[in-house]
Amino acid sequence: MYRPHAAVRDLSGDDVSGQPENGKPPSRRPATSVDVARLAGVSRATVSHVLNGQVERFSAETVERVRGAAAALGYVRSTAGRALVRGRGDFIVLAVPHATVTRVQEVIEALSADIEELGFTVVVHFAGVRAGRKAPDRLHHMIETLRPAGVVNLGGLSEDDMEALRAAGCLVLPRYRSGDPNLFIGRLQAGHLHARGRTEIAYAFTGDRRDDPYGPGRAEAVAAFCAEAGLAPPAHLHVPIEAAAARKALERLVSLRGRPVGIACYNDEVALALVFAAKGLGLEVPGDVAVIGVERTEVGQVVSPRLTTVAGDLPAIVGFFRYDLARAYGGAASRPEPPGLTDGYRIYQGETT
Amino acid sequence: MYRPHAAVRDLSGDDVSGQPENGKPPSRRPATSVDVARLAGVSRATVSHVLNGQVERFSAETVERVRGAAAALGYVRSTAGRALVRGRGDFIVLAVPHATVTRVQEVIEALSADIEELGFTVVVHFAGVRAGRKAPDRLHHMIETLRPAGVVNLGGLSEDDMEALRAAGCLVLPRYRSGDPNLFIGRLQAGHLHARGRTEIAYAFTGDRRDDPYGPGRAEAVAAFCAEAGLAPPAHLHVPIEAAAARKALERLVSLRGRPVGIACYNDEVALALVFAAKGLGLEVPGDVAVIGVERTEVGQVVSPRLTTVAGDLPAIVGFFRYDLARAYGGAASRPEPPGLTDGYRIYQGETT
DNA sequence: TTGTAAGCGTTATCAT
DNA sequence: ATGATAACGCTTACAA
Repeated sequence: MYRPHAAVRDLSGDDVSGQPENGKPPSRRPATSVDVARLAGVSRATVSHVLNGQVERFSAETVERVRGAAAALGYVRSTAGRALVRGRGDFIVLAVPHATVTRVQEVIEALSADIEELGFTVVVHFAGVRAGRKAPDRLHHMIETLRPAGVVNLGGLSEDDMEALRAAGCLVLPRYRSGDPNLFIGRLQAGHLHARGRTEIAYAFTGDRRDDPYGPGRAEAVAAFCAEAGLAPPAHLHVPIEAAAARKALERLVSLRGRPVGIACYNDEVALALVFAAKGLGLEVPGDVAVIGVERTEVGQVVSPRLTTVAGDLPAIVGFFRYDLARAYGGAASRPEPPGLTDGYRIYQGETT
Repeated sequence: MYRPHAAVRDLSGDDVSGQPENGKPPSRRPATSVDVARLAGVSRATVSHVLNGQVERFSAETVERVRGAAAALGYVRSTAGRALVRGRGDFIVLAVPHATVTRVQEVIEALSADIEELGFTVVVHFAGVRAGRKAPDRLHHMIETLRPAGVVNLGGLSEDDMEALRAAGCLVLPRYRSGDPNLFIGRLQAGHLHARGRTEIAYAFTGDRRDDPYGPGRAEAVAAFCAEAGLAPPAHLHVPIEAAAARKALERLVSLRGRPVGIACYNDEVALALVFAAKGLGLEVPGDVAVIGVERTEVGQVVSPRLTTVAGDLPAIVGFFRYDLARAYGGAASRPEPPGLTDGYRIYQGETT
C-alpha cells in the first residue's frame, strides 16, 4: 500500500529528529476537509464553500454544523492543497536590503502583522551582496519555487530585479515612482544644515561595501539642494564604523574643504562615528563639524552629544505599504488617498548641529 | 470547463494588480514535470526520480536527457505539489525574539544561507509581545497552516511554546539543554568585572518591557558567580535606552550600593546608556562605574570611551544551529562533534572596565 | 531500467 | 440548497 505520510512519521518520531517518542505518537494526521465533512454529515464541497464565506447559499443550520465540526476537529486548511489548486501560494515575500538599517526589524514586524491580517504568510528575504553576488539568483529561485502572491520591495531590489520578477508573472509592490523617500530625506538633511548656517556641505556614505540602496538617492538629493542654494557641490566620503578609519576619512574631508563643515550622514551610526572622530581630532561639534544622521536610533539619543537626526514615523511608512497591499489584495476601499512615502519624515534637533 | 489557473491570470494581468499588461500575457503557465517528461520522451515517474537524485537506477543517457529537458524548459518543482504529497512543506521557520538583538539580522542571514543550501525555504517569524500578546497564537497558526519541516528557535519561544509545537508534530530545533549560552555570557561578564577588581556587581536589564528571553539567564549566571566568589548578591536595574531614565536608574543604584560598582549589561545599548548616564552624574568610568556590554556592536567600539563587551563570533554560533540542522535533515556525517553554543564567546577589552 | 497508477487536500463547475 | 467530480503537480510502491 502507498502511504505518503510515512516520511512525516519518520521525521517527527525517530532518532533522526531526536524528539522523544513519549508513548503514543504525538503527531496524528491533521484533520482534513473530509473529516469535517464526515462529522458534519455533508460533502467536502459544502465544507469548502462554507469555510470560504459562501454562507448565503446554505441553510443556517448547515453552516453551523460545518463550523462546529471544523472547530471541534481543529481543522485548518492546508496551504499545500490550496496552493496546488490555485496555482500560487499564500505568501508575500518581503525583500529586505542587507544594508544597515537598524529599524528595519520594526518595519518588518509591523508589515508582517498587517500582511498576516490579510491572510497571507510572510517570507522575509534578505537581498544582499554578502552571500557572493548570487542574491538575485537566490531571490529568483525563491520566487519560482514558492510562486508567492506578491513581493514587497523594501529596498533590496534593483529596478532590473523588479522587472525580471514582473516578467516572471509576479506581482511586485510598491509601484512607486511617486516620491522616493530618499530624495526627501537627503533634501531634509541638507536643508537643515544650511539653515544652521553651513555653506560647506558633505555627504557621508556608509563605509562597508555592502550594497547600499539608499545612499545614492540621498547624496543626489543633497547635491541637488546645494546646486539650488548656490553652494559648492557636496564632497563625498565613505565612513566605516571604526574609529581609526572614520578619523582618517574626516581628517581628509577637513583638509580638503576646511571648516566649518556640515555633514549629512547615511545613518546614525555613520554620524556617531564622525562625532567621535571629530572629538579625537580636537574638532568642535557642532562648531567645526556639524553632523546629522538618519533613523533616530536609541543610542544616538542617549550619547553625548545627542545626535541631530531625521526620521519618519513607523505608522506613516508602514501605512504606505499597507495601502498598496490593501489595494492589491484586500478591500480597496480601506483608504481613498494613497499616503505619500515622505509623510512623517522630520528633523529631530539634537546637539550635533 | 474547469480552469483553476484563471485566478492567477486575473491577479497578474489586470488593474487589480496594477501591472502593465504589455502585449501578450507575460506569465505563461510554468513548466510541469509532464512537460519535461514529454520533451525527454520518458514518464513523469522517471523525471521525478532523476530530479530527486535517484540517478543510479537510470542509464546515463536517460539522466542526461531528463536534465537537459528540465533545464531547457526552466522547470522547477512546485512546492505545492511536493508539500501535498509529503505532508509537510519545505519550510524552516526561524522564530526570532522581538527583543533588541542588534546583530540578529546577521545571524538570520547566515542561517538563511545555510538552510537554503540544504534545500529549504526560510520563513522568519518574529515572536514577540508587541502585537498584543497573541504571538503564540500567530506562531501556532503559522505552523498549522504551513506545516513546516521544522522550527528553529532563536530565543523567541518559551519552553511551553516549544512543547506545544512538538505536540503538534513539529520538529523544533535546537534541542539544547547543553549549555545555554546566556549562562556562559553572564558568567563571563561577572568574572571579568571581578577580575578587574570589582566586588560590588550589578546586572542591568534592558528597560523596555518587551519580552526579554536572554536577560534572566544571564542575571542568574551573574548571581551564581557572585555567590561562588563570596560577593553580595548582584543588584538588578532596568535601564531604558533614554538619557533621563537611564540616569535615574544609575543614580538609584549608586545611592543603594555605593561605588565603585561594576555593571554587567544586557547589551551594548544598555551599556552605552549607563556610560553616558555616569558622565551626566559626574561619575568616573571605569573608576566609579565599570560597565561591560554584550554584542560588540560597531557603535560601541566607535564611541569614547570604547565599550568593553563580550561577544561570540558568528561562525561559531551559526555552526551550532547548522549542526543540528544537518543532523536532522542533511548528511548527519557532516560533523562528528556537536559544537558547543558557548564556543567563541570572549571578552573584548575596551575602556569602560 | 522504466512505466503505471494511486493518492495527497483543496476548489470550481456542473448536476441534482 | 447540496453533492459528485475532476483537476492541480508531485511522489512512490509496484508492476513490467
